Amino acid sequence: MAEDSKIFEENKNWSRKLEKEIEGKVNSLKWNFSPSSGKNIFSIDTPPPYTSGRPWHLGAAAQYSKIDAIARSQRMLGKEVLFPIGMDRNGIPVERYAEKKYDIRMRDTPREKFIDLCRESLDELEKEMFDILRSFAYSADFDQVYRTDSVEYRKLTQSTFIEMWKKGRIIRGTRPSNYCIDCGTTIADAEIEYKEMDTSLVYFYFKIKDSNKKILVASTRPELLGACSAILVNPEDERFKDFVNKTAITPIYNREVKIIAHSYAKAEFGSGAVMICSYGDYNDVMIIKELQLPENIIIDTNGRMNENAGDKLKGMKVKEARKEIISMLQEAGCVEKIEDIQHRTPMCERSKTPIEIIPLDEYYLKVTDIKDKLEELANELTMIPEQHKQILINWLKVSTDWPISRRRYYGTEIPLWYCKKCNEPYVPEEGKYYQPWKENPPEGAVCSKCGGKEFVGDDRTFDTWMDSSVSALYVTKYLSDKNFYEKTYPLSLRTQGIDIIRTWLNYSILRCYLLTDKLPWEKAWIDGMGLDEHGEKMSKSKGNGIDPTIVIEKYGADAFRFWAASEALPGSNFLFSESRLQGSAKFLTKLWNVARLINKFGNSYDINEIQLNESDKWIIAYMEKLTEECRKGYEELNPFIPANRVREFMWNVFAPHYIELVKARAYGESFSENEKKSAIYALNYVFRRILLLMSPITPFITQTLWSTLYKEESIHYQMIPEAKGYDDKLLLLGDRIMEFNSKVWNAKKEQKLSLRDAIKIEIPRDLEPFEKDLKSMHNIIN
RNA sequence: GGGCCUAUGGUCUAGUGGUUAUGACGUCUGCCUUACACGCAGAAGGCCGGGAGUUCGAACCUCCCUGGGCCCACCA
Repeated sequence: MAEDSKIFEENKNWSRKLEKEIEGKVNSLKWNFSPSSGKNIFSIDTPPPYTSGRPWHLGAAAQYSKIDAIARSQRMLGKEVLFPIGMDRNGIPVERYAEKKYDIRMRDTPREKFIDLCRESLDELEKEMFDILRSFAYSADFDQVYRTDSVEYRKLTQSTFIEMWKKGRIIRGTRPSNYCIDCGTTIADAEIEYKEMDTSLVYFYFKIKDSNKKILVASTRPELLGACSAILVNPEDERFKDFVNKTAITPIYNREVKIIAHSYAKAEFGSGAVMICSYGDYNDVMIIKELQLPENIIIDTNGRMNENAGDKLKGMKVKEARKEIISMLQEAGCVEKIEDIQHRTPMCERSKTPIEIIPLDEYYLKVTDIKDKLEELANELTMIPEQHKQILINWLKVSTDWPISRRRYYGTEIPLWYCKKCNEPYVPEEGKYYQPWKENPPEGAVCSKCGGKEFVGDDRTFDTWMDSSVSALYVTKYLSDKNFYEKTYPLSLRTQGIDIIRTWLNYSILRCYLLTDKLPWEKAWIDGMGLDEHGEKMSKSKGNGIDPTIVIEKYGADAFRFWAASEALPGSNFLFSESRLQGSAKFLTKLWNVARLINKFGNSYDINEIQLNESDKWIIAYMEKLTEECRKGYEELNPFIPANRVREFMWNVFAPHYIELVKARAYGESFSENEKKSAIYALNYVFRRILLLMSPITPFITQTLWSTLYKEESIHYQMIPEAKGYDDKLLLLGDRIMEFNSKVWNAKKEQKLSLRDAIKIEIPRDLEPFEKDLKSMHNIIN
């Protein structure tokens, strides 16, 4: 024992230093999945981290550490666990990252070259990501990392797209999109920033048809007058009561538009009447859709007015056109006044120019016709916690067809070509990875419509969620291994954050259902968000993100993992607090020191040779109860329960009451050999169990203690035993012991005695079986 | 503006329709008691956001209000 115990002599505290010593061992354990092991399969669809963010913030690392605790605990409950790790590497964020890093612009860079630079960036970022994951012993199968930009993965994305194309689920449509004129592309909502801009609010009159009345409208976008399709007034607004359902005549263009009562128009703003144009903003989009108003597009993708704007404005840029139409309106005598106002304008985050909402020809995945079915599926899915299901249900109610094409470079290519003669799309067969922007269609391709043999490739990519939404199919080998797929799909569990319910969860259900006719998983475990110490979401723009590597280096990975598990129930948001993390580190040191004590006594006793003492029976019964509770927590995918139960037991029962009660006996002072052995047996019985219960949450310290104290193979290959039956009466007696202890401590305090001083105090009759231990613990002399 | 969630001692958190509401951190007091001062023991501190209701009884169920968080939409 002496040699192994050196670590205990040299270290009074658990620390990151000790974790580093065991890191190699902990991370070298293999977690390969074997579908034919005969055990029940527990398969997890984990989020492939997005590789562009730096640093990966603490909230995300905390979430992954909880997911890891779930995977580890399922193994220790006897399951064959599929716990894959992937990297999400497609899409706009990495393109941006590369642009910034190499000071280039995507569209000014040859596509091949740009793709190479993106891939280079990704490889670096990915390495950092793996390092972080390994630093807290994430136990996925790192021998089989998947990447969403690999040929294999993109093949799956494309094949499943083609499958859906053949099923008629892909539609082509021209719908309003965010369009940055400067960048020449559609951009995502997330890429828009709002900025207060000085602008003019122009008040001008429309004539009412067949009347000499006029209606006053206020607009910041008068250049869109030619695209005006209605005027809205609030139904409660007395000023306009008589105008509702009348027809107005647009100045300049002399077109007829209806005046409609609609709550969107606010009486307080401007003149109280608003003109709806295609498209000034997304309200216009909504209103035009809702009221089924005609669409009249007057701005082209170069940011110039087109022929629909009239001869005078045609060819002008938006700003010039605005100036021009104002003077035209003034000449026509329609302008009442012009106010200078501040206006929040949607701008392209990158070019800092206003975006326009322009209908573009894009592909959509049709969902609107199966919304009822999706809602049904959502209701069938078990969500943990159940309350978060509402977010998905609510979203399903308002969601529309999913636009899936992007005018970008670094993504999975849309596998389509178009006939040069008639523009008919040509769809290749599934099962290969296609790059239409640089490849010809497969040999022998013929246009199904006109028989043409020359094609031009689609140069767009997919929305990156098209890739990640089939992760459940990729990890179960949907295309590549039928046997494996049938054993593992649907998966047992999806784990993810609450922030991507509308995207990843929603799109995954949609895609997998359309392809397999089933929900991809039995359960979805939805975690809350990591917030900063003030309860605000961590984000780059706020600058309040915390780097997990710094925290882990300072306090240790186990302290971090224990903090994450014990801080909040899964599903709740959790606030980062350094002092609470310190509390977790202290707890690990407590565990460490209990081990140091137990180590002094050795442990090689056979239960069959020992007559157990009453105190020892009590703590073992307590341990069985705790095991039962913790197992239940793990079965419910809730590491919060074991983390907190074990901590409470350790710190409030085991260390202060039980250990103090039996310490002298374990040292063997004035006790029989059997009494001594009984104490040592129970101390080890309980401590081993504690280590097992803790090991999914704190893999480092438990591994170190397990190998130092018990010299057995890795704790991470052990099972958590089922709880044995226990006697409730014994537990009640245990509570009486703890009450009595406090009573004695209080008495000593009142009498200004030190804790080891002798005291005269009566031991309650029901505690007679424990009398000898109690006397030695408190130095009671009667 | 719309939706969802949430509200428990200074801070953060657990909790069940029913006797003195859980734990952690912090605070105060006393202790280096053969594992731990990152410790031990003791103590203070909460009308469980406000109001109404259901009930024999509510922190726990219902409604309203208020505060907070998140998502969506953002002012023609």
